Amino acid sequence: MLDKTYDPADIEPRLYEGWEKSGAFKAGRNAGGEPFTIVIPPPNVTGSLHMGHALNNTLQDILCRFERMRGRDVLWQPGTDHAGIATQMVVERQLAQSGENVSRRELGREEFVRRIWAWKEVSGGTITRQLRRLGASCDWSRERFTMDDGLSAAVRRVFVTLYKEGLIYKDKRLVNWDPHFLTAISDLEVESRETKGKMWHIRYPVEDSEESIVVATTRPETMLGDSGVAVHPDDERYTNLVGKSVILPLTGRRIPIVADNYSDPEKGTGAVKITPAHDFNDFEVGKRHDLEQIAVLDVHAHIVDADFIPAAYRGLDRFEARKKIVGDLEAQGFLVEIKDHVLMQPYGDRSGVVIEPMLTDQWYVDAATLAKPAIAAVEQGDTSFVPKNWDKTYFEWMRNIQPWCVSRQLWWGHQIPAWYGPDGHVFVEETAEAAQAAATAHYGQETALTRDEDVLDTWFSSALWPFSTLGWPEETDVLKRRYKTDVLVTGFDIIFFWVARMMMMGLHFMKEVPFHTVYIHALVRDEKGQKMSKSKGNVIDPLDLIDRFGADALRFTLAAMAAQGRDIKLATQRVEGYRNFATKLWNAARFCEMNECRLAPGFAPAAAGHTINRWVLGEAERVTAAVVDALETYRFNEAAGAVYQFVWGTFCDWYLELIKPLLNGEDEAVKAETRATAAHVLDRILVLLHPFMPFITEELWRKMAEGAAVTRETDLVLAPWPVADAGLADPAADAEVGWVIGLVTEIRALRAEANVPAGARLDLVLVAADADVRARVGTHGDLISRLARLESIAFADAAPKGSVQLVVAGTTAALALGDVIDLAAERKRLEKEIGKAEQDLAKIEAKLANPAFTAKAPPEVIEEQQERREAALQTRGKLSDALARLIASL
RNA sequence: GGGCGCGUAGCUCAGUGGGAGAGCACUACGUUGACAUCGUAGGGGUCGCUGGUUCAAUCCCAGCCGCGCCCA
Repeated sequence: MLDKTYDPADIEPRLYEGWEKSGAFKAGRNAGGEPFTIVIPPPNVTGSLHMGHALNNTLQDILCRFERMRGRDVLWQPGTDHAGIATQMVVERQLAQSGENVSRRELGREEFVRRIWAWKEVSGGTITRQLRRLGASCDWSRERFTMDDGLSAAVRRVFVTLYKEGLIYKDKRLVNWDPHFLTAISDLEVESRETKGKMWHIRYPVEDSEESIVVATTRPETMLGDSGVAVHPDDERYTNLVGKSVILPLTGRRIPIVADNYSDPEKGTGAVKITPAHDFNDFEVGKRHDLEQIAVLDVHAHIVDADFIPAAYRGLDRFEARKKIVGDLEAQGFLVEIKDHVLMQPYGDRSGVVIEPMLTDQWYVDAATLAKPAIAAVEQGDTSFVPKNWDKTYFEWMRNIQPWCVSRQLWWGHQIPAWYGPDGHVFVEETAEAAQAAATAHYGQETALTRDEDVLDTWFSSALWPFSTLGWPEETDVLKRRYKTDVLVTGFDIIFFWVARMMMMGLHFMKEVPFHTVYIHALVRDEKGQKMSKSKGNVIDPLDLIDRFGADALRFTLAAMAAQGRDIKLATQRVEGYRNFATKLWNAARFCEMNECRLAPGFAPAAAGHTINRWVLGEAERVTAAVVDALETYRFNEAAGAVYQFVWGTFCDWYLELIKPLLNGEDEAVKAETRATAAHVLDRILVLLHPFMPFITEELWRKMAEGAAVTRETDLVLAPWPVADAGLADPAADAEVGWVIGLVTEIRALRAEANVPAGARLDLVLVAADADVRARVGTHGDLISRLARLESIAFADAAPKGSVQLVVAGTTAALALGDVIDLAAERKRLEKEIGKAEQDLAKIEAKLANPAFTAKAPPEVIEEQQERREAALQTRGKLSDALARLIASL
């Protein structure tokens, strides 16, 4: 006997462990099936499960479980990435707090990296453990890590190949420099934040002239590195100055005034100082006019100790330098004006410090070249986005892609396979030995080499994930069988990180796209629509929800809310609601169990005879088809909605109620058929619901088999998905059961409205019933009585005096209320009903009276309207009769 | 400034060229041994505004207003 309530905490961990141990999630288990492959977007090894992960992985799991049941050979490839900066940060912090009080530099590279690995062994499995709690059916036996030997080999192969193809090169360009971590970071790790700042107007005297030009800047300290002043070529205020020079205050350097479109006459003074070594725009302007690149900040963002810098500023932090420079400019009369100014300032998303554009030597990938085939692939539809319009974002980014800086000044990551000779000549090879051999050949003798200290951007290895995890560069069978993979499921904020880079690398090295579909899901926000963030304190922890409501409830909530193209505003109440849904299902199963509804051997739905059973079997097929259709097109919310409605609204609310009299009845044949049908439909529900709520369904699947004459071939996780059989639809049964439901509903409504005590049993009289109605009452009279709390059902030509009347599907039904009836209230009710019917009728008639409508509307629409008019007329007529009789009896 | 998207019941959101929906919240009443994590019933919406296309617009188109996100 099932417990009275379902306790997820008790069941979920046990079931998951069982699935994993039994190898249910293993790829290749069903080697004959068509492969279905998803690579997980690798979470950060330092991470823990947040709501975004919960959504992302729930959707992947739904697809995987669905396809696994449909007979595909599913591989959900799990793993994590090594998250260069984040991981290094964690371990550095640990070092600082451990009492050892050593920095990583004191520790040395080798020892520091060893410590990181040690940390990873102990703490790196957090998120994968949490994914298990969510129920994710990953093939853990194939778990990968971007720093694994195999994946590292892939990284080296890719780097060397691209280098030899000229698609990776070393260059001196401006990068986003993080002065806290002392490394370059990517554009995508930079967050622009609106900051209140100032706009300083500074007068630069023109050489050999009384004139001067006023420039406006938000960063006065960089004037130490100015190498020009730009004005717009059409700006008449300055035309006469172009070609002349100014003398830079404080340093006395002489720099040219140039004409360049970059300068905006509307902004500031229309004249702008150019610091090519410290600003991305200025860098471009500088290149156009051949201006000097003068670096004035060091890696810590302190003013460099150089001859051309006045001694007073050397070594100052950039913000102190600003204060001092502004003060000195003012003292010397060069400061014209200070205005408040709101600017977008770049911050490192991990360090939180202001990012400094810095001129450094870095390794770059020629992303523009790699992007071309990646753009074409989406244009041709080799890969498509769902929802489709995300391709615009992809195209936009890909078509404006910049060289990708892939080197990082970190110790944790794939060290760049480049070695330098004494003269700085570089040898890029997969191994030290190969590099040495190349050097020997180059120099004509053994020559000592030093390896490049830097490591690669974490995303460089993530970009290879769809093929490196399958074994590349080895030509493994798995790789051949499973590349390209099927679908990448990810959030839109990650299109640039994963999708774009996986596309570029996949196409270049595999000559084929990495996945045919990219499903982009929404962001999970809090219930007010705010992005969840630690600083706002509005984070909802998915693990907390799992503890409170169960993983099934959380998963179902996320799926039900995952409508395409809309963010999810998550309210805890919703999760609670779906927990209630799980309980509802549990109790329905409990009812079946108590009534001995067990699977019957050889049960053939098509052979079922009883109308109610035929009806529910048809509905079960309908919902099966709806779920399949929705999941095949990634409409998770529709699939979830369809099952929910069927389970609660159809199976529990009506079917189980309708069969109670049958189960308690005398007809053993009907009883047996009904039990088998109920069990069959419950079974179907468990299957349909399993991708969404794997735990409770598996538990019930096993429980329901106890005592049944049918033995389960497999656990539910591997059970075959049913093929929907449209042939089971039975319109006659639908009409009949629909009539019963309608009658019961109307009587209940009337009772409530007329304030009939809930316990009172009423006498029902059906007025002028035709043969159909009489037959239906003959079949279903008992259950109508039961569901509508009737004492008796009788037939008559006219409604008895003092009864209230209602019209259901063309039949007038009269309820004898005796003394209970409140005639005035009843009259009001009837008048209201008639009013409604008339309103309805008026709309329909207006439409039908319009000649343009009858001339142009499709026939089926016209016919439908005519039918609706008939029905409305009939209802109005009968209601009017009822009212007339009521008035007569007053 | 460029791009994407959103304004539907008190709240959170589905939805559709032809009868406005769900969940939650709210109100009333609770019976019938699956379920009070429940049942039955009820109230509640000029589908942001203005035009246009159409026989017909909440849905398609244009403009406007309000809001959000991404990029510069």
